Amino acid sequence: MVALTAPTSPAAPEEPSQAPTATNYYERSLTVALLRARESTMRRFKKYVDERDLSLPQWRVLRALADGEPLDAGTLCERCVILPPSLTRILRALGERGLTRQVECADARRHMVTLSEKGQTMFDELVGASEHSRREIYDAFGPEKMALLLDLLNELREITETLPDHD
Amino acid sequence: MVALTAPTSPAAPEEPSQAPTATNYYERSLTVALLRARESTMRRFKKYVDERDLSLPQWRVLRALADGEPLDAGTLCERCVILPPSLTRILRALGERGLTRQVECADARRHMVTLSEKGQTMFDELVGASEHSRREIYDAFGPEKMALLLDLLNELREITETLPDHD
DNA sequence: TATTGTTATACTCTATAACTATA
DNA sequence: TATAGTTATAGAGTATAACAATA
Repeated sequence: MVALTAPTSPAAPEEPSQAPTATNYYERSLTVALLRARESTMRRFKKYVDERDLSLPQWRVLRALADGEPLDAGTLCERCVILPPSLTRILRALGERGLTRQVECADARRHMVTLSEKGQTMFDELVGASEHSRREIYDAFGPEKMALLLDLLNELREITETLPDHD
Repeated sequence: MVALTAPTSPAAPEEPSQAPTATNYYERSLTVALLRARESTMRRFKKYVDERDLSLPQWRVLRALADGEPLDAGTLCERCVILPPSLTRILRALGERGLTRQVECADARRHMVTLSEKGQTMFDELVGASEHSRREIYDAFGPEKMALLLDLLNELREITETLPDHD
């Protein structure tokens, strides 16, 4: 995390505006800003997930599968930011609840899963139940800014993933 | 998390562009985008924290204190997105390592802490060591976009925090 | 032999409630 | 009586390594 702000020494001249001062240095940390923005928005949705006895990682898995096509464990790990051992447990729990079901795959090593009808229903219900909260944030922040923010976030991720591996 | 995309039904007409399709729906979830952007950037910094045997929450605490002024536990909890019981453990661990020290406070209930000289040194060293990685992301993404993203993230958080409490 | 997941294990954080000390 | 933290405790995720099955 962390060092995504200017160094402690005065900001280099070519780094425009927003130069951190003693009192807002912390606010200019990218990873902290990402964490706090996520916390403040997610807090308003967590109750809908809690009501259905889902953990947030479990919900991300349902959400990723709700796009339609079956996915394998590796893809789910990457998209949902979940480590393989955690995903194994999560897929077992979701499967036992009948929310997901396994799909055969030509490559028998792959664990392919898809949403069951029950899982799709739970997904739709949760999205519907939380729509008011989503809308509230969306309207307060502004649709254009929201679209811009999403684009910037996805672009940042894509760019960062293509950078050469850390030493 | 979660429902920060359009509902499953077709996007309302007043929600411009970026309407989620079957294949990118997941990508348009704000909380997921925040998580993934954080993961991809933090991954490049985690080694610097690991090398110093700090957890990410511990590092956030040092970072928050590096702004200079002593902070109480409640403020640290909020700024670092850490629950009180976790912070208690973290402050104990940092204190035992001599990275932070307690500061007296008029209100004896408050647990006020500040960075020790050793803590400040570790902070400076970590920021210096990771500067190359920070710069790499900063340059690849672009200084203007980075500043814009930070502003949007902080604004989103502030707006969300001022919304009426969830039902 | 390389790849995909699972199992094992230790540690940390999350989350809630109950408790202590101070105001 | 309200507030600020700590302690207690259960549960889930993080992370690494070792293992199994398949390609």
